[in-house]
Amino acid sequence: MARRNDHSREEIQGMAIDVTRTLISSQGLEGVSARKIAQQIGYTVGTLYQNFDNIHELILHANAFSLTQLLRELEAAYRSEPRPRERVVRIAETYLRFGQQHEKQWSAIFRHTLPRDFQMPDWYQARIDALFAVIENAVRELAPRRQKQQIQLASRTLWSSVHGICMLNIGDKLYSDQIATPHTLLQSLIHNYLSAWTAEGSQA
Amino acid sequence: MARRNDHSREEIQGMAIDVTRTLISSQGLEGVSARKIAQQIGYTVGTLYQNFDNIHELILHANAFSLTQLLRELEAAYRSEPRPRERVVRIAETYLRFGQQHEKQWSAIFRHTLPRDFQMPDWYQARIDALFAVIENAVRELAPRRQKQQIQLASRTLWSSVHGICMLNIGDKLYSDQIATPHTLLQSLIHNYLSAWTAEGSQA
DNA sequence: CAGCATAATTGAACATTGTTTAGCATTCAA
DNA sequence: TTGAATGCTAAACAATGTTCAATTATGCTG
Repeated sequence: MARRNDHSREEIQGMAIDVTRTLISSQGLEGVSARKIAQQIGYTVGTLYQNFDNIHELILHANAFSLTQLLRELEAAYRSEPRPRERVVRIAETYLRFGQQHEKQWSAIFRHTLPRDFQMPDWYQARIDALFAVIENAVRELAPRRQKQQIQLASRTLWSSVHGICMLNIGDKLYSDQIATPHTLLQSLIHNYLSAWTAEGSQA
Repeated sequence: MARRNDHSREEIQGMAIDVTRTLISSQGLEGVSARKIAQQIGYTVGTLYQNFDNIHELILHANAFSLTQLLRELEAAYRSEPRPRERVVRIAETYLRFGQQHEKQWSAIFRHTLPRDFQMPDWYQARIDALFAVIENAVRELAPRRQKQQIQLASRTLWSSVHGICMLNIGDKLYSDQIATPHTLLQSLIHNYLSAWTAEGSQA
């Protein structure tokens, strides 16, 4: 029963990526396996390996999908709030919520590591850059007169920090008490950081 | 050649953990395998599995070693600087440097996930709590009159953020340009966050 | 329409993972 | 010396990623 031609190459690839996504969101990264994917799309591993070089490529595509999803939500948060400062807060909150709601997918993005020889494709790096750009825009409109470098610095500092809060929140319960919720940390971070940053900018 | 009795139970365990550590620091988490460890300590997998329930336990011990190492460096940084504010900076810089110098070991700590049934041992959680305590002490002496809750909040916010900077720096090169080094991000974070935080504390 | 080339698909194979366990070998106690 | 307890090995099992010769369906060509 070879050459069934039920599906085009693109269709098979799409189906495989879809299955990979649901595997990740239900069982996490460890739940992904070539045979499971193949079986679920109704083909064999051999066929899978004619559409993808290796399993990392498959995971990369699934993660890219999550990144796009995240990007859309961040952009929606951006548009929904005109006031510059609240905007930054909204974006950060959206980032945190995304991590909580799509825990498995989110941590798959950051826990998956490519083999040494395998280098990150451009289209994947582009997704990440797009995420950075949203924060950078929001920060820029918070202090339009500042230099590019300063805005880059502030936005990356902020995003790394928000990311860290999200990271330590998820998975391991580093915060055993109810006092310091990740949301409280977020507010503390943004309030304090931006207070000082904007104040210092109005002087110089 | 059974019952060689060349080594005690404890000795075998120690040797196995040592080998696991060097495997992690040379090839990363993926380089760890039961057979490799067994071979390097001169025993068989069977013996290994009589000393450890599973490979996760072995990795956990190796990671605990790294955490202890990190804790020692953070405490040394704490002691080396009497001025409260500079102290926090030193500790953060030490954390960042540790991540850079022991990249594989550092990311092994945060990339390793336990199976669902397996729960984190107390002695491991204790290591993590000890790390938190160092930062919390440093922050407390920065504003001794503040309430416990506020100090907890600030220290955890700070540490999560420092962790995030360290995280995004390592592994993936999210910062393609030379403008924003992780060290610059660190300084920006701490300077701005603590400026606002201490100012707000002196009023209330 | 027949036959051939091409492409798609399978299924088995290989090496390597974690983990278990029957059985052998050695030590210790009685 | 004999029996029991312990240390250890080697082989086995299932599941992983990956490859590839063989098979089979398709589409083109004469």
